Amino acid sequence: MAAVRKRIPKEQRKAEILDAAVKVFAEKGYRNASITDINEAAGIARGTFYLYFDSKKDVFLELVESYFNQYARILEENQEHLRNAFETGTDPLVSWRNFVLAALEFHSGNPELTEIVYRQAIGRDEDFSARVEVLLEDARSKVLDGYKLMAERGLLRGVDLEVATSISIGAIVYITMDQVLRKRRDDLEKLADEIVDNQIRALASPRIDAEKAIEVSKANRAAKA
Amino acid sequence: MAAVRKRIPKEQRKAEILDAAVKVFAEKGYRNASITDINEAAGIARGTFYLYFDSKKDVFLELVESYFNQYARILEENQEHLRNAFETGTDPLVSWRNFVLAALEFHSGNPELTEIVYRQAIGRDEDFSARVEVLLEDARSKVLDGYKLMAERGLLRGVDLEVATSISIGAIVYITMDQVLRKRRDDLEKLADEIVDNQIRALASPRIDAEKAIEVSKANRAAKA
Amino acid sequence: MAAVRKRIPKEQRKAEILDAAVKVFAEKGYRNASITDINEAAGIARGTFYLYFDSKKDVFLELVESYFNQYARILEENQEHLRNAFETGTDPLVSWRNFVLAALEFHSGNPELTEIVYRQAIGRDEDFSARVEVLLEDARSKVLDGYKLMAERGLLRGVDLEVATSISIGAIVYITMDQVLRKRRDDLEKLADEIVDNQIRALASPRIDAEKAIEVSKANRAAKA
Amino acid sequence: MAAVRKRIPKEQRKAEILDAAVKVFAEKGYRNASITDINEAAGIARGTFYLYFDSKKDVFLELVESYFNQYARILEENQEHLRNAFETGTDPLVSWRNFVLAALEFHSGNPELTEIVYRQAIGRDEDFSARVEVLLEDARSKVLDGYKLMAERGLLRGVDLEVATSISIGAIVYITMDQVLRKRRDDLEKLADEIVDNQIRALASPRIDAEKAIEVSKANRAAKA
DNA sequence: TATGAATGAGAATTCATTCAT
DNA sequence: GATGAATGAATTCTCATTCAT
Repeated sequence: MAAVRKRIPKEQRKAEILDAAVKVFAEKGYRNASITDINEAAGIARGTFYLYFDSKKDVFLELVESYFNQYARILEENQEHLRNAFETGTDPLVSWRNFVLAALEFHSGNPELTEIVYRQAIGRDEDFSARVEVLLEDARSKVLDGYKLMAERGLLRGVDLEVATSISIGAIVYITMDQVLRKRRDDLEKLADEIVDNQIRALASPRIDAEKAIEVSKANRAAKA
Repeated sequence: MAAVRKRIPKEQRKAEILDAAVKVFAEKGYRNASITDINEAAGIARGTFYLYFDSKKDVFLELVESYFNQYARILEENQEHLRNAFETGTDPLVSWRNFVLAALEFHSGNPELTEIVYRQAIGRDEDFSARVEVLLEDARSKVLDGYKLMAERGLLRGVDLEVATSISIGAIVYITMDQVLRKRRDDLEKLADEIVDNQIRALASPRIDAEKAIEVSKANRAAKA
Repeated sequence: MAAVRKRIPKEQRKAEILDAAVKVFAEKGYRNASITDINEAAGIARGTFYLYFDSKKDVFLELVESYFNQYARILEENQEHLRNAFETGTDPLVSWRNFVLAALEFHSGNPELTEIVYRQAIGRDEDFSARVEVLLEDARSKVLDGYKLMAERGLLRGVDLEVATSISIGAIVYITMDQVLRKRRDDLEKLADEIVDNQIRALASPRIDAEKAIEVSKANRAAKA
Repeated sequence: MAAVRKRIPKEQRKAEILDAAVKVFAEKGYRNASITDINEAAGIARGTFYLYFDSKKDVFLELVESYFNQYARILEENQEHLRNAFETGTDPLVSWRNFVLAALEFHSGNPELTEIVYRQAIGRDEDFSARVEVLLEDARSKVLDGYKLMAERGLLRGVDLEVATSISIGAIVYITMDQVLRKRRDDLEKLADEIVDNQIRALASPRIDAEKAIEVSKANRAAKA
């Protein structure tokens, strides 16, 4: 018994299981996915799974954490750029637009992970919703910080930043889920333009001529490319 | 055996079970809620449940359908008002704002149902996601129709209506989930104003002076109240 | 509530329920038949059933008892005839053949009851198999008595009457189940002839010329008709 | 949790469960036997059962199939012998008698399986009666083939072979159920003699002197032993 | 008498997790 | 490390029976 399988480095084996898990969870949903499904997809035996993870919840959370880690990096990079833009006097709208595009690309490039986070993890499953709540709030506060920075520099009109943040996140998440994942739209550049255009008009300070700002920003981007 | 419980009209009993179910599902999540939980919450015996519903999925879907029925009514009423506004020459922005407020009030007044729909029903649970998908698409197309109507009358700039619809729905859902349900904000009127203000600026035709339109609309509302 | 249904004499209602029950049990089997099925077939409400019977087992047993009562009467009549034949000196083989035909006709005329007794009641269901065992043994001993009578009068060769009885009953039951109920053969007269012919040859005393006995018996029957 | 039990080879474990199941089904009947009963009898946990069988119906049918497989082998061997007898000119009645004895021994040696097949499996339980019907018909047709062969060789009088088959099967089944299983008669040789004696007298061609045939056959057997 | 809503014991089945090999 | 047979808690669902109306 115990047909011995290839012995591969610990980290690689773990990565293989995570790969299998993300597919299985996205395909069947957390509830309907069984550990056995994951094991089969990973080509390992029942017991092997538990050498790498403590439980079903554990793999799932690891995937969710990985999503938020990656997304946090994008948000932080954007903050950085924005701050740099203000310091160097370059157009902050370019940072803004870059962020939106980066977000769309990240989600669109990780459809299964996105599916898992926004359609599986969010759903009061005592198991992990507390942790997911924290992670979401973290991400949200990073977005909020971006708006605060822009507000401080007089870029925004006197909107309720909390509300603006919710609208902004809601918009990006929905566009991603709906237009990108479901309807397979792949003109991400154009979507990013639509979104930023919308946001500038909605949020920019009256001192800023939104129309013109968008023109300038487009020109800048074109020049950059 | 058979500790007898007071008999109540069939419709009332069913309503009681639905009431219990919505609480249980919102509290524990679809996955973690057992039929026994619902029965206990409703104060009935195990078997009684099955006199009114075929399965756990069945109650759940009935709740979800009820959400969408109610929401559909709100969407249709809004369409009606908007159409009337165009016909009678009254300010369509008032209809627009009324709709946003009605949506916020509906969700805020039905927090558990909202929770269930947006955090439980949306999540690839083969059991019902097909049906939920259809319902969501129905609702979405009603919102889209509203935008189409406004676009036809020259109220909007040349935005991609699909994208605008996703942004709009995402915004309202997120605001509801985040600001209303989670953070218990109850200044719905103010939230509605913020949202509509945002949307007008983002979407209104350049021929319309958003700034002014918002002023007028506010005045109208005030007069009405 | 409680839509009042026709009030009919107690005995008639009971008969109606039995009628419904025999059909339902034969159709679905004891196990798969639900009281509700019977109630629906009888056009009565759930509770009404229990005004006439104590339990599911109770109706079923009542049907089984009814089968054995009817069959017992046939067996007793046959005994009677046989005894008369011996007394009056008429051909006992005519009685024998009459009995076989009567048995075939009875079973063939009550296919559902037969089905119930031989395919449902016989099957160690603690519920009622003890009682069924007794009833079967009763019937068996009546058949055995017939053979004993014939043996006493020198009609049979020195066979083991117990074995002969089993063979005889097995034959009739199987023929009924197989040829009559399953294959819908309706030439009962011919079947009876085959069976009796068989039995005479197998069991008749060597002093009796089976060949001739059968001829005579046939002639007698023909004369009678 | 998970009080571990000694691991035994898969085939052995399955055999143990089947052993337990045959006892439980014979004891309580299919309907009254619960999977838990089988598990307890087999000394395994609830879930273990499902590693080997899909359902209660599944184990049951496996037992039934096993009965018919074993019986089919006996029937086929008998056919073979009979054919050989005709070819080599040895007494076919010896084959006949061998078969009857083998059948009695098989059933008497597997009382629980016999009980299950003839008292549980035969009974319109939608679950499996279709399959059982097929198996019974298969067995029946093998018996019929034996009679056809004998008829072709002029061994039988012009009886309706269908009827003869039913009588023959009914006789053996009833004798087994009644005399062997219920009344614990163990003089199988004598029973076989009685049955064959009966059958020869009932079915043999007039050209054959049944009386003498039986003598010869008995002598042959004695010589053989 | 008749009704049918309500009851709850009981059964089958699933699957995350354990651990002897 | 790897395996996979075994475990058993937990869940859904059925249906004979009761009894207030």
